[in-house]
Amino acid sequence: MEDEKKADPGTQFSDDSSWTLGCDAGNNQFFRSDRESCILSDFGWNLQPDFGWKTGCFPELDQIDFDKVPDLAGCFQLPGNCYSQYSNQTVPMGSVDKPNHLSTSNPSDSSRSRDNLPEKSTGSDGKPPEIPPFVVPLCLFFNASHQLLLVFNLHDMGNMFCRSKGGKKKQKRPQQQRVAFMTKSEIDHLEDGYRWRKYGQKAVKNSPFPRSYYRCTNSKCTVKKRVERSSQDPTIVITTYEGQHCHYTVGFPRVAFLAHETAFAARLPASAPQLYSQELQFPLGIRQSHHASHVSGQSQVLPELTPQLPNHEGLLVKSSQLPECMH
DNA sequence: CGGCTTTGACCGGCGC
DNA sequence: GCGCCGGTCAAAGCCG
Repeated sequence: MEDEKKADPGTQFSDDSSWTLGCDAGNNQFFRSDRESCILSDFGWNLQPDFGWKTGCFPELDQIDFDKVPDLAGCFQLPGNCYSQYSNQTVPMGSVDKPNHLSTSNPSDSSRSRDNLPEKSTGSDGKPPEIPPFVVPLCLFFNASHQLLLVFNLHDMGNMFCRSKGGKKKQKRPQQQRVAFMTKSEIDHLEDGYRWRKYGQKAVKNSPFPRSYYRCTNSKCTVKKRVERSSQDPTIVITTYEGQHCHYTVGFPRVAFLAHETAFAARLPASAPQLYSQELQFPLGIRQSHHASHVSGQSQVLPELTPQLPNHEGLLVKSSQLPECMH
């Protein structure tokens, strides 16, 4: 019991189960559907009451300046001006391991989050090394000034918040890595940059809402996802991914991101925090520019990643590990 | 016509 | 063994 709450964030735990993430800002807690709640302060994070967060896959957040992004126990930290390119290649957000030649901080950090990810090819044939084509679900935190404060890799959150108890549970079949997260949205099927084909729909016991089953349309990709509405709160969509993509996102990434933002875009209330506080504007550090685009017949404003320095009112801070650029 | 959704049938695991 | 349930299949239909 206490063991689970006090899980060392630097420790990797095996977690093949399916789980769903929730967040209660007021109580400074995260929830996992299959675990007891975890108090963030146990991990050294102090939540201030007026932060916002949202979950999803953000293909546009695919570039990280590793010099400015401390890899903290499987977390990303994006305090503003923190994206760039290295080796003329984009670094997928899910690829959190630092390239050796850029490793500037604690070397023990570099391998933590890699365990969940596909291996990189070494590019021995002279071609550039292959970047793992992998997009992970993320949890983004914002302050009231719309600045992006923190990005959690949800797969790693799974590791942080899970400690296997005793013997292994018998499994029906080899299960792929699976992660679920909740999003407050009127749209059931949220854009995540990939194309999906629906192959089934089932009524769910004790729920008035059906569950939909999708497969990635890439024939070589075995990733599946399930989408259903929470029976407790019909405004919340529960999306469960199973497996890892073996390819890049399809189409024009900005469009994918834009469509995703369409699903999430809303306003951050000045009022007290909410459970699943979903009503956010564009991510902090992502400033809107006025490139018109059309997605699903709707005219949209295209968000553009724009470097911004953080203000001094960071709302989610790790007590002893504030990056220099946050001071 | 290709790509996608819909939907009833089917299958396998699990509990009783 | 039986029934329930979650997950998948595949034929039919829809749509651009």
